[in-house]
Order: sequence, then structure tokens, then C-alpha cells
Amino acid sequence: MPQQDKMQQETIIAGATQHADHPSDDRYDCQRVETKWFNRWQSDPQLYAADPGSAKKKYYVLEMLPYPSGALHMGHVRNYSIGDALTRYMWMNGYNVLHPMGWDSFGLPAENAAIQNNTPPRQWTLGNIAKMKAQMNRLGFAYDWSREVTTCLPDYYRWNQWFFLKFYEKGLAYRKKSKVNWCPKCATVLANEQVVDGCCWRHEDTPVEQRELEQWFLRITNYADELLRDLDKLGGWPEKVRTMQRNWIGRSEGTLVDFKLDYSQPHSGFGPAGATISVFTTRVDTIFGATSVQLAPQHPIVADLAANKPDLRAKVDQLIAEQRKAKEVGDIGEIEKHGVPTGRYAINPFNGEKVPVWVANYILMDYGTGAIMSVPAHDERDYDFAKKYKLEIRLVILPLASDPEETIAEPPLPFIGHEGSLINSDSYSGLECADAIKKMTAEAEKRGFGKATTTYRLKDWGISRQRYWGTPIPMLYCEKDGIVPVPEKDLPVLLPENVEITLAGGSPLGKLPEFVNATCPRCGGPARRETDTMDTFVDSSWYFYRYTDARNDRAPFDSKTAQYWFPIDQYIGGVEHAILHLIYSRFWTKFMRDLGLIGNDEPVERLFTQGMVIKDGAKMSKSLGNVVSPDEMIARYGADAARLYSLFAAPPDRDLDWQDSGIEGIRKFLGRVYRFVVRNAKPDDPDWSKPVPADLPPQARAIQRKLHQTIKRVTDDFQGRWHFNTCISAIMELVNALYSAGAAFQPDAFDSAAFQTESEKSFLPAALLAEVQRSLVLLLAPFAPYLSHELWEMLGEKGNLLKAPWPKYDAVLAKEEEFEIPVQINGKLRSRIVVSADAPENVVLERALADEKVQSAIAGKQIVKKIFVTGKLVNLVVR
RNA sequence: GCCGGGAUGGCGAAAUUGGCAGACGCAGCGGACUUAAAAUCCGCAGGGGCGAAAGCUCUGUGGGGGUUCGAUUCCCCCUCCCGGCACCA
Repeated sequence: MPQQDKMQQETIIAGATQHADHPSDDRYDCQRVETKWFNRWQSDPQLYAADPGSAKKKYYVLEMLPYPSGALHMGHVRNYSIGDALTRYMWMNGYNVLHPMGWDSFGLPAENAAIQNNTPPRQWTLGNIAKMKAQMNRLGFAYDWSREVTTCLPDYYRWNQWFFLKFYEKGLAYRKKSKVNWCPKCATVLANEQVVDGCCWRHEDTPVEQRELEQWFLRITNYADELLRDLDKLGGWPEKVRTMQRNWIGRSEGTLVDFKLDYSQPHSGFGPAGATISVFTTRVDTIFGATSVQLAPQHPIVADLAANKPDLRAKVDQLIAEQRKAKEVGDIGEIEKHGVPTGRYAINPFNGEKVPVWVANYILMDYGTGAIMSVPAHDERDYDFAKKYKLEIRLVILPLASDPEETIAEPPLPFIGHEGSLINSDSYSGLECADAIKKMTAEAEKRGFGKATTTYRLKDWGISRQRYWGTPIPMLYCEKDGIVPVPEKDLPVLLPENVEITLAGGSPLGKLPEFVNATCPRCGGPARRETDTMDTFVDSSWYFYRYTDARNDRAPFDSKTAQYWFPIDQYIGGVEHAILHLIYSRFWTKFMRDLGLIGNDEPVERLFTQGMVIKDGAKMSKSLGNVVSPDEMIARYGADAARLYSLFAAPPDRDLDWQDSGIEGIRKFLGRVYRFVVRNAKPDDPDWSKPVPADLPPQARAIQRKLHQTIKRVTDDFQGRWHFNTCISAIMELVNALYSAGAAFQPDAFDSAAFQTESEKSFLPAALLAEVQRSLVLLLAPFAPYLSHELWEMLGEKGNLLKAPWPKYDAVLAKEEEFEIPVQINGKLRSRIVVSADAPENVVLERALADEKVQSAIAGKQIVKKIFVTGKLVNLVVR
């Protein structure tokens, strides 16, 4: 670049953008540019605010809110880069976008930090939030911070309490003593959803213990059917997540059948007279093949049966121990089947037959009734068990033969299929299975020893936690009035500060007399306050509604406002929340709808689950020492590069293998874009704002075509499959094409990226050069906001890039005029010919046949078939 | 065991409807610029064989079969990796 031109250009740029510190070379100084825009953006708190009164179409983009651990990790950067790109794209397409952020800020780590560093949880948490918010801002994420939600603050958690009272009013919150999962490290109970392979979800090597505790539960099972059914409506959710939820709910239709204990034969009087064992089965049609009843070792009747039999008691205890151990290592399923006969018999109500009652370690107390009828011929587990203990195996279902002439007298056992007909089953013999299930269930109901039932794997949600840093459950215990809810007007029940936190001896709140001692609102007498706090998944079950009206102090949110924004158009987060958070959120939404607060049945229209960020083939973790710090990446390469790389390295739904050399390449690319614009932004050129001439020289036409193809590719990807990696590749190709065009004019030049001389300009008119650069910046804007804003200004644009219109492509201009298409002989590539895009078949075939290489390849052979695919290929089949 | 997802150069990946496998990027090699380096720009590049070279040729998308003029793509069988569920009666 001639020195004089360069100086002149710099003067222009300096005039437009106040670059006092513009470097003398064209190196892209990302820190300088990012600092400049960071400061500008920070000075305008309303910059990204959603417009509540907008006439535009709404779009609600949401990323899962983080736990404020103190620092963002690369998974966050990736998650939020996807959401931010979508947000910016939707703005540019004219939508009124809501894009909020908040903090899932209750939880145990704050208490651990308090113990270790002697810092109060609130102080520790708010400090972390400040740090992470600063990181997010530095990354340039466009959040409407005026709607920030911090779940550990009373203005939020008071509504958790309010909702709890509503649940209680509707009979959907109840207190019950039950066996619960206890994590000794957390020193609190866990919901079923928080137990992974028998261990705590936060402490993967800590087996949960079973404890008997009084707990508050929410009746999520009331919504089990709807939660299951509505999964079919969630077409915008990944099938994988829907399947996981389906499995989790675990709906199973079957029949309850009562087996009476036999008292006719001599027995030592164990068990209450007339006791019945209710079994659950999905295959009542096989009941004539039942040859024993099997009880879970914890089944209540077992205690009676073993009351005066120390031997039996000891064996049962052993079975319980085996089961517990298997659960702890997570291989209940592989457990070696053991059982013990109780010596007692039960009566099959269908045929009056007496079958032995056993206790077995493969029967689970927490599914169905904790008792089964064992049908060895038609159930794999029962078959294994019967073989081991030499119990009778009685065939009662014959498989339907595919050939009706053929009868299968002895099917391989166990036969567990449903396609069969009954034998050895009295009057039911000859019926097909499905029909028999219906008739036999009806008979059981009629005769009063059974009924049709649906069971679920899903259990009610236990929300009590014996911890400090959570929402106090707003309930009181009065000696006279019993359980009494805190009146709404007394909310919030504030979480006291200056609490001594320990992990031993129950809830820390219980040690504070000034918290525990209260007055009963009914009788005015003394009452004791509930000292448990709520599971933090309560906080995240409805936070996204609060965003719509975050400062409301009379209600959790205004219904009308929420209905304008809901459902969430696009929710983005990790698949690890597929069950926990996402099923609770759906439940909460349905409850709020039944309260009349909202009109939608489901909170989230489209869900996107991004892949993990891994390094060296493993999940990033401190113990592996493969953690990449966002701060370090920003310091070395800039926020744009970190964001762009996290989108470029892999499609967003797949795992991303982080490579420092890869982000280095992105930094180079951003420098290349920067240099091109620095050298070619000439907003003072008289032709700069003129329309692009219709009649362009071929080189310019090629650039124009590439531009329109690029716009199409990027736009299509935003609309469809979200493969931002290929979007970015496409933009790179465009930039490469621009450099190549420059190089073609000045093969010997030090740098090809400048169209300087008159002759170059005549080949690439200023109007086109301007259009290409403007579009390039617009295409880059969702991914690399800092650089894009800088270049937008450099191009002389006055309006805010945030809401500049997304570029449109012209399909005609994007269309290739000539193709180089392959010519195959018998499917093998033999030559290529150049044809015009609209050349008809006969012309192309003629050209292909005339080709020298084709000629020699088919010499002496006969053409059997000619295949022509427009714009794709020619294939000649010869013999 | 069941249900998903995946396997493509040295590496991350692309190929959107069955049509030129490896776009784009990293690392690599060569060249230009430079006293030199960095930075930058240009070019080469799946593997094997032949050739001084242009080029020619064979082969190649985890493995085996099939459908088709043509398969990374569709069908069947198998192996391995990742995720979820699991004596769920």
C-alpha cells in the first residue's frame, strides 16, 4: 500500500471513529476494539431491553440460568454464544426479542464456602454473581439486565413461598413420613431425580442412605398423565429428551389382584387373619400360570410373617442388605436373585389354588405394590428364579403360529410375547392375550378381588431440604392447631442472616430460636416454624415467567404480560437437565395454568440441547487439569474469537473438542476481515452508496454471486438446522474469495486485500465493494459483535448495527451460470466438462460424448444407458 | 438387556433430496515480503503405485453383505465409543 494512500485512509477512519490509537500497521488489535465497544455498551443500560409495548412479533430466547459458582466455564460460553447469536439474528429480522439472564443462586456450595472461608453465603453468592456478570458483559452477550432474576433474594423467593401456599391450598403439598434418600455429604435429603446410580448427583462417589423423615411433597403425580401425554405436543424438542421423560414417568397399565393369605392349613398364627397380598401385574392373562407370590423384603406383611421366626428374619435382613448394596453400586439389575420361602401360602382368586409365598431380593418395594405373582413360564426373571429354586413352571400362553396349520406345543421358555392365546386357564382358555386381560380384569372387579390400575415410576416430588441456603418453607406447627400455613400477608418468611453453618445436627435454621419460635396465626398461641428449606429446583421451575415482569411486588408476574411472551420460543441448555429441571418446569407450568395465572400448557416451544465442551477427549475438570478458562481466552484472543470458535469447532448439538490452535485460526480470520475493511472502506467515494450496476464485469459478477450464495447459506442455517460451523465456513469462503480477487489483480503485491488503483476499481465497482462489505459485517454480527460494530462504523454507517436489517439474497444473482460437471463412465469419474446452468440434456450429453477423455474411455464399447442429472452429473453406462 | 447419538485425512470437521468424498479451519510443506524473525500474502496437500513433470492409475468414509447406472447417505448383519434407562412386575 502506498504510504500516502494509507495515511489518507487513516485520516478518514480517524475522523469517523476517533482512533487516536490506531496502530500504524493493519494488525487487528482486538483488545482495543473490544474495550472501546464494551465501554459504549456499558454506558447504555437500555441497549438490549425488550420492548413491552412493541407492535412487532415477539420472540423469547432463553438460555438456562447458571449457578453462580464464581466463574463461567467454556460450556457456558458455548451455551450463551448460541443464544446470543439467535437473539441478534432475530433482532435483525425485526422481532421484539426478550433475552434475559439470571442466577440460580440458592444451594449447598454457598454453605460449603461459608464453612471453609467463613464468608456468609449471601455475601459469597452475590460476589460470585458480580464476577460472572462482568464476564458475561465482557463476552458481549446482549441481555436485558433490567429483568435480572436472583433466586436467593427475598423479592424472588417470596413467590416460591406464595406458590407453596397455593399448592397447599389445592391439596397438592402434603407432609408425610417416608423413607428418603439422604446424602451424608450434603447432610440433606435428595429427590429421586437427584440420585444417580445410587449416589448423590453432586457427590458421585457418595452412596445415598435411606432415612425415615417427615418431608414436604408436591403432588407431581397428579399431573403424570398430562406430563406424559403432552410430550407428544413438543415437536420442537429433541426426541431424546422426550424419550427420557417418558421413561422417567414410566406409566404402566395393569391390574391389581388380591391374593388372600391361606389360614386353612396349619400355621403358627403369623400374619393378621384375613390378610391379603395385593400384587400388580401387566399380564393378568398369565395368572393361571402363577406358581408363587414374591414379596419385596421390605413389604409390611413380611415383618408379621417373620415376627416369631428368627431364621426367616435373618434371611430377609440379608436380602435387604443385598438389595441396598446393589443399589449403591448401581447394578440392581445385575443382582444375583435370592429368595426365601415364608412357609405360608396365598390363594389365587381366579382358581382357588394355593401358591407359596416367598420373599425375594429382586422385588422392589417402591414400584407397584412391592409384591408380584410369579409366572415362570412367561417372565424372564420369574423363570430364572423358578429354575434356581425348582418351582413349578406352568405354560398358559401358546404363541400364535405364523402358519395357522402349525401348532407349537412346546414354545421355548420363557415366552414373554403378547401374541398368543391362553391354555390351561379354565374358561379363559382360547382367548387371545389382549382380550383375556380385559375380560379377566373385569371379572376381578366384578368379584371384588382386583381392579385395573395404572402405576408410575414417577414419585411425588420431595422438596424439603435440611439446609440453610434455600427458600424457607412457609409453614408453622402449632400445638393446638397442628400444621398451619403462614398467611400470605406475612410473606416473605425471611431467611435470617448471621447463621452459624455446620453440616451436622440438622437444619441450621433449627438452631435459631428467634427463627423457630413464632405465633400461631389462628389461635395466637406459640408455634414452631418449619426449619427445612426448599429444593433449589423449585427456584428454576418458574424463573422464566418472572423475567417477563421481574419487578412485580404484588404477584409473581402479571398474567397478561406473561401471556404475551409465552411460551418460550427457544430454550437452550445442556441435556443434563432433560429430566430434573425440565420435568419440574413443565409440572409447575401446568399448575400455574390450573391456578389461572397463565394460558399455556407447556413452557417451552422449542428446546435445543447443546453438546458438552471437552478437551483431549474428556470432560473438562480440575482433576484432569484440562480446564480452559474463558478469561484467559478473552485475554489472549478476544471475546469475539472465543465466541466464534465455540460455534465454529463443531455443530452446536455435538460435543466440542477444544483446541487452542483452533481459536488461534479464528483470531487470524477476524484479522483478515478487519484488514480487508480497513483497506477498502471508502465511505467518501462518490459511488459508495450508489446501487450496484446491473452489468458487471465477470470478476465482479463472481464476487457478487459468492456474496448472495453466502447470505443464502447463513440465512438457511439460522432458519433450519443451526449448523453455525458451516455458516462461519461460508463467511470464510467469501472472505477468501475477496482476497483472491485482489490477488488476481496484483499477483506480486505484498498484500492482496486492497482495491486501490483505478483499474482495480473499474473491475470491482465501489458500489459492489460497499455492498459486499456491508453484508459481510451484517452476516458476522450475530457471531462476533465487537468486530462487527467496529467495522460497521468504519463503513460509514450511522444506524445501530444491533437492529440493522438482515441482508437479503437474490436467488437469481446467487445462481451459478456455468457448472463444471463430472462425467462418469460406469460410475467412475473420467472427465469434467463445463456447461451453462440451463443447458438441456441433449446438449450436455453431446458435449460429454465429444470429450477426449470420454472418447478414449468408451472406445470400442457400447453405451447401454445415459444418465443425466441437471447441474449434477453425467454417467454413461457402457459394456 | 433396551432406547438414543456417533465412528470420514495427522487433528476439529463438511458433503442440506442417493450424484465430483474431504468444503472451512488447525497442524504440515513450498514460495513471496524481511538483514533476520514475527506478522502478512500466495500456493501445495487422503493414501498407494507409475512418471523428470504435466499427468496417469488403483484405492479410500469402523467391518461384512445387499439394493442401485451410482451409496458417507437407503436396507440387513456385526464391532467399538459416548449418553440415557434398567429385575419397573
